[in-house]
Amino acid sequence: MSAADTQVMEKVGHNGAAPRGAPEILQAAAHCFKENGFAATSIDDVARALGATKGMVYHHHRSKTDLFFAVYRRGMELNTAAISPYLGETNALTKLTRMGFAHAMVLMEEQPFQRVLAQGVAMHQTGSTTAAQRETLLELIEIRKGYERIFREAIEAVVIAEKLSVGSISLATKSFLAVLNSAVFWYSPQPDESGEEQRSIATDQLTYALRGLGLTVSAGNPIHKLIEQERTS
Amino acid sequence: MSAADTQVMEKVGHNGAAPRGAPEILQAAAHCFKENGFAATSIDDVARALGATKGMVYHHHRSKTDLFFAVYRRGMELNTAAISPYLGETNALTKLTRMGFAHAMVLMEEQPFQRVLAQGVAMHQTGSTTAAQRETLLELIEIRKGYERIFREAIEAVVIAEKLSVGSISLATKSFLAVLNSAVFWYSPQPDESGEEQRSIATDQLTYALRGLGLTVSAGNPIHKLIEQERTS
DNA sequence: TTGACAACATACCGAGTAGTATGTTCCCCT
DNA sequence: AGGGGAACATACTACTCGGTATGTTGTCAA
Repeated sequence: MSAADTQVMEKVGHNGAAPRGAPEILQAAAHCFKENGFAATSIDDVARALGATKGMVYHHHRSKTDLFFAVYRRGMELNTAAISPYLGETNALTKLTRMGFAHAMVLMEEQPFQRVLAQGVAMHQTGSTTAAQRETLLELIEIRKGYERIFREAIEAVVIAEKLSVGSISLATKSFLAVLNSAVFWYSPQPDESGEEQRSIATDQLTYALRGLGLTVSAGNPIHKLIEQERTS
Repeated sequence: MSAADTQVMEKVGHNGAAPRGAPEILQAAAHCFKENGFAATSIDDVARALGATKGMVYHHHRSKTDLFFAVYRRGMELNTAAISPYLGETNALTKLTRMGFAHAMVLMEEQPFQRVLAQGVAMHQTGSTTAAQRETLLELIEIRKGYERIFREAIEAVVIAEKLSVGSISLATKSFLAVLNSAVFWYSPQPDESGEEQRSIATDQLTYALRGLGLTVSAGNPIHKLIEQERTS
């Protein structure tokens, strides 16, 4: 089971020192998967990126597929952690705005992991070898669906509160996330930037996504103020 | 060169009969690439899908990468052909609406090819082996950029005509297309549908995308009428 | 009729790679 | 103090797959 993998990773050795390497593996793997994709990435590639060997990787992960799943899971954890501070927000519009901005930001900050997430959904539509892996993959897809559901409910709350008319909430949610996610495919982090560029992109995308729902965002608007508030955090 | 490939494909044999197989290869290849991705697809897979052998595929395409490029090129041709009837439209809003709808429709109708296009842009961000192939890939990316530019200019015209205020035209274009393209990742054609479902999805997405630009789409609206006109084509 | 060539099929090679089996080292626990 | 296991490294195997070299067949042009 993949849950066992996580436990192995988090367990500590006989000494008090953490088994250095396990989290780094996910980082390196995410980087390699992002660069060349799952199929074109060899375990040796990942090991080389770590300055280690193949044995080390297989000591922590049963198979290449399991390693990929671990990276996927970590990516979802990053996303969930990013939006979790705003789940308790009572105002529907504020909640969706905060969540959307946080999502857009983590997308640009953790690009390798986000690319793996994209590959994961693509992998879901095909066949992933063994039955046990297929089961794990389904579990991961469920996590993703749960994440999307959070947005779906936040959007639904806004639709009700603001009396908007969108054809289908489900389709609107997909479009909403599609706008925010689109940066994965073209954004490359600029080394000299201190996050301003990212916040600028995130707010622009968020404006588009909120307008898509039928909201009016104009200068001085309450929504506009909300967004501007995020830009200068 | 890949241009040579196309010529080979279009040339006719000594007999008058067309060299049956060449267009089918692209269809089969697109299907395989969609199912398992570029790296995980073997030439034998493509050949098997055709009921042919590896030699047949290599008779028409120099390498696996060239085959992929040919599929990519065909996909772009399909997209370009889909929107070309509306390029002469004088009304900016009508033009963008028609183009967007046509794009959303061809996306669902030719899903395998569209998936290949998505993989192509991903491949662009990594390394594609040889220098000659890299050159071809750049050419294909240029074609894609040209396609995006058509939308960019159409959107810009609407922004001017309707006096909209979007932060960046370029970013707005990316968001606009992201909404329409998103169906590639989750839409699966229903066998019993006669296109109604697709038109419904396309119009919903188009509504979202147009609203994202700041346009107002409400019942009885001129824009709403335009969109409804497409739904019942 | 006979080369010649297109349009394939068949057989084969070599490189790369997932996974395994087996060391080796170091630290903890008893 | 010594057994045992965690945390790796090394060596090896079995197999896939891109690409090529070569065979086979049908058709057209002269």
